[in-house]
Amino acid sequence: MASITDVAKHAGVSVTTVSKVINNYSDVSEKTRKKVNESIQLLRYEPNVVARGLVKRRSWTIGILLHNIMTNPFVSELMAGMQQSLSKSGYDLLHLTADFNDPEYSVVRHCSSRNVDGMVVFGVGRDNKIPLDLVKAELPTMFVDTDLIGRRAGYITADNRNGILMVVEHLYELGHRKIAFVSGFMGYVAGRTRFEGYQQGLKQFDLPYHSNYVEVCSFDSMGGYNAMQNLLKLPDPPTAVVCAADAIAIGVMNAISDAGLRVPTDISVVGFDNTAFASIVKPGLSTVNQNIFSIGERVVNQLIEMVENPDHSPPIVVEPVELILRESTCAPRSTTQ
Amino acid sequence: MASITDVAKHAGVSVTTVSKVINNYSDVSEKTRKKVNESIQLLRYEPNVVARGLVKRRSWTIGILLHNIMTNPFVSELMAGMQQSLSKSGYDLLHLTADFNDPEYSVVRHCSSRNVDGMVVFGVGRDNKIPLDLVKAELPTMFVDTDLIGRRAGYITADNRNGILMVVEHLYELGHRKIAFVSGFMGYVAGRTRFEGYQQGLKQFDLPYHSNYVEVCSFDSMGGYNAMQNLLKLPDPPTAVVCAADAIAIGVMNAISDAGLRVPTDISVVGFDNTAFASIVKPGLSTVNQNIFSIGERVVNQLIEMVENPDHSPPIVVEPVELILRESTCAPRSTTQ
DNA sequence: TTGTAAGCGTTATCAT
DNA sequence: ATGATAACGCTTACAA
Repeated sequence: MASITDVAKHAGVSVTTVSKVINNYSDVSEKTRKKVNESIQLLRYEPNVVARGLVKRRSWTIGILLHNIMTNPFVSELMAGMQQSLSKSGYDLLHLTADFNDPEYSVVRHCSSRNVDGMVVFGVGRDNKIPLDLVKAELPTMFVDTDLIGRRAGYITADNRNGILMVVEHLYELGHRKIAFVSGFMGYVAGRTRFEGYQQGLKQFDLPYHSNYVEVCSFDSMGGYNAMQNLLKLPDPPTAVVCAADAIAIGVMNAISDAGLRVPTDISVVGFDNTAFASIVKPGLSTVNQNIFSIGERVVNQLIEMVENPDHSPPIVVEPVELILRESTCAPRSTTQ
Repeated sequence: MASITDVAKHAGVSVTTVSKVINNYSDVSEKTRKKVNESIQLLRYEPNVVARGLVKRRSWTIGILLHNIMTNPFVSELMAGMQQSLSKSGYDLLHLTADFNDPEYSVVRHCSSRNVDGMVVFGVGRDNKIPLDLVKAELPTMFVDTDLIGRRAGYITADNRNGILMVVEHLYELGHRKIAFVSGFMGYVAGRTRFEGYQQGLKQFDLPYHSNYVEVCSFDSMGGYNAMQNLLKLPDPPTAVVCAADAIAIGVMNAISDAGLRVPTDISVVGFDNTAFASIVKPGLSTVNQNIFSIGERVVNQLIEMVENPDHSPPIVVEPVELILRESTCAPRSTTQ
């Protein structure tokens, strides 16, 4: 591959001049500029980003740290959104390979060793050392679904609270008064804020809060299945179940059908996430759609803004969600309690 | 962040000596080595990979090019596998942001600009210019599911043919003789080889090939639905349907149930991919599992081998698959034809 | 408007 | 065993 020196020689000018042409400096005559550009074309020259980065102490690289890639159904959509934003920016995405179990591992050193310009962190809890290090090092960082901020760190999350609120409202309007909530563990913001949405929803419609209408289970279909079995054992079981995730809702629906009841006529069920399952399952699962693609786009836009403008204060971004109605909800059997 | 010069000063030796310590050269006395290592610890020095790359013309970076991230359910699993292998290697994964529609875009220039050491390409057909450029440039490359080879390019793919063969064998042994095949478009190796497996299976068991038992549709549940509707219209419809993808199988099952028939008692259905759908759908879908995680691991191992050893000839790797039996297959209604 | 020279953080070559 | 010095490909004062 041709280097800047090759171009300079070919065009009969100095390396500096070529550099100036590449970087669109104004103090180059039209004539030389043209000559240099021709040489660039001819030699198919492409500036070496690494060398450039060495002097500028940048890399035009956004680092990303992903935890539990496999179990998170959103990575690909998030990445697609990020790509979308990156494509217009000249940045590439550097997937940092970190051994989360190695106590010696330091993201900050890793980043500095590669001149990473900014970081996106997804799926790492705020209890973990990594996010805290990043915040402390004041490396421009955007967290996804982790409510952590710092001088150069912000975060983005879907509007979980409002999503569940919309669900409760929908069920209330259908006539439901006995509304249960099945949550995943609440170690992450997503879990906590969804639960808050449920509580707020009850309050808003003057419904009493019963702790036995709340089940906490693992974030999967098995968890939902067991949780629903518990709810069915209740003397006065709910007529509607709000789930903190589609995966949970799948298990809930199975438990209902295995108990000889039907969704939605006997019990209404709503999920969260609008994963592919939701549209494939029968009956189609009503759920809350998070626009992860958009989150991906925005996280990158914000991060690049932060990187390129040191005065840009790190944002807290809340991405709106939308209620997707399918066939898993209807009015309860008897509206009269 | 401390640089090698800082360490040298702190330890009272030359930069060269520090470099020798870092790179484990033998011509350093134990005494100086110890002294230098202490300074390194103290200053929390981490060698700058970018600067090192500039002189070594490497980057300890594997580039990856992903097409249609969103529609491919395997990206996250593939990436997880890749991470697994990368974690022991010192390489990071550089996600190249490419505008596939830009005719000016050149992967090769992109890679050389970033000193990318090797490339993994996934989801890009062999008709596309990008893989061909890579092969021609003799940049170490591994294609996933694209049967393209070159002096420095190999590929890896699941054993699609054998997977379908196992399916046909399974159905044959259950007593099925009227076995249909619903394929996605055959632009990709995966599609073609699966079809070949079907043909080979029929041949192996002396079953006649009927072209009206073969439906080609889009690679989704809609496509499968339409295809199955066509098959049901046949004067002598199949008793078993082999699908080239789980997504297709979902549609096939829906069409069967909408026609008032039942899976598997009336018609057996088998998918391919063992996506999460397969275990969630009712009845559970028998399918073929591809170990994408392992493919991810192996693709990286091979690539790094190629990068670090110029004489390593590019491999063609075929990853074994396994038949997963659930509830969507059983013996046909009447074994007598 | 153009070019010289120093420097970014390393490694490699070659003296000492 | 140790260290000067040049080089990797680029940007940037500063001089001309």
